[in-house]
Amino acid sequence: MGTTKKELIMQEIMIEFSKTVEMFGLTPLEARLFSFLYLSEKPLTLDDMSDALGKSKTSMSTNIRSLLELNLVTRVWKKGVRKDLYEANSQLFKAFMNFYLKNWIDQANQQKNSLEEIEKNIKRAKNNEELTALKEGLKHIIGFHRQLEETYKELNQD
Amino acid sequence: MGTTKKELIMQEIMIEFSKTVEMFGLTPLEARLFSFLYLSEKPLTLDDMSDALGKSKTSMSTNIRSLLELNLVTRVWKKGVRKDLYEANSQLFKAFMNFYLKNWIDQANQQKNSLEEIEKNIKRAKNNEELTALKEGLKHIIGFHRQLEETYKELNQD
DNA sequence: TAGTTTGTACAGAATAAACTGTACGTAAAA
DNA sequence: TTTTACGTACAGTTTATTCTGTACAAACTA
Repeated sequence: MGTTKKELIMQEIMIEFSKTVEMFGLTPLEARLFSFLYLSEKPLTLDDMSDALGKSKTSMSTNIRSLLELNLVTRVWKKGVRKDLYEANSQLFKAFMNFYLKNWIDQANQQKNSLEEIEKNIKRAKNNEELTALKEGLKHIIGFHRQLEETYKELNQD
Repeated sequence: MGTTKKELIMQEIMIEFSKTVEMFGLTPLEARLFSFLYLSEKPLTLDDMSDALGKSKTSMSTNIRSLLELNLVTRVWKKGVRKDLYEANSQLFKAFMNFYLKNWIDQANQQKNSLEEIEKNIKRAKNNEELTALKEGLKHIIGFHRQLEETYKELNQD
């Protein structure tokens, strides 16, 4: 019969859930894959996923890799099973917030550092009248980064 | 001389700042454009931007449009100037947070509603043993969305 | 009025991203 | 050992996105 009722419902859920997952910076396929794993009761193999999502095994391999790096998925060992098995990391909310915010803040921080470096260099140079407006803008931007950092830190500690 | 010292510093800042702006879901060019406007002292015309960023005027037009919709840029009127003038909305932090979080939450909310609809439909159907695990997963996912909503609301009210 | 200039719609070109199939290294099975 | 199966590197193809030039409507100028 191809698609059971269960599979049909599963697809409906996946469509919606994937959209939310995408908002956390995952590609559409990564999101669909994660949703699928999350709704599956057992750990799955690359072939399982390939069949279910209708995508190549290669694609599953690379996308699972991304999800592993993001710590959203775990590799599972099972006696007697030769293929690799994967399951979604199920502490959904915390896991997401953690990886997302961490990446976010890390990146923003890096940019803040670069900007402060630029600021330092401008200050060191002799006081050029022409640059005052630029300095002012830079100050605001750095302040913005600082605020970002604080806000998101706040959010993460609970 | 082509590139003055000021322009050089401006570019350095723009490179870093644009990265941060991109994290808020803007495309690279939108981000660069916004950074440029933010650092400019005067409102600018499409031709100004086109020259400065080395992109077509058409591109400036469409990208400015996006920024306007996101409320990150304002159109300015100046007596005697025929061309349209634009400047960055300068309450940087608040403006960003507002538009970003609003879109975010709106989207997540929409997905939550769809998921709850699905949940209702499952419950209405006769109790199928096979679906219990799926129901459980759905419940968690909806809970996740609820939590998202609350967390971000909290963040926005200060 | 006719003649310019400005902003944008649209179609096609250039660029980037996603996806697949083959091919191969490695590890388990026989 | 040989044979079989698994996962992934890599190159090429397909698909989506970004960007540009032309063309034109609307607004301004004289």
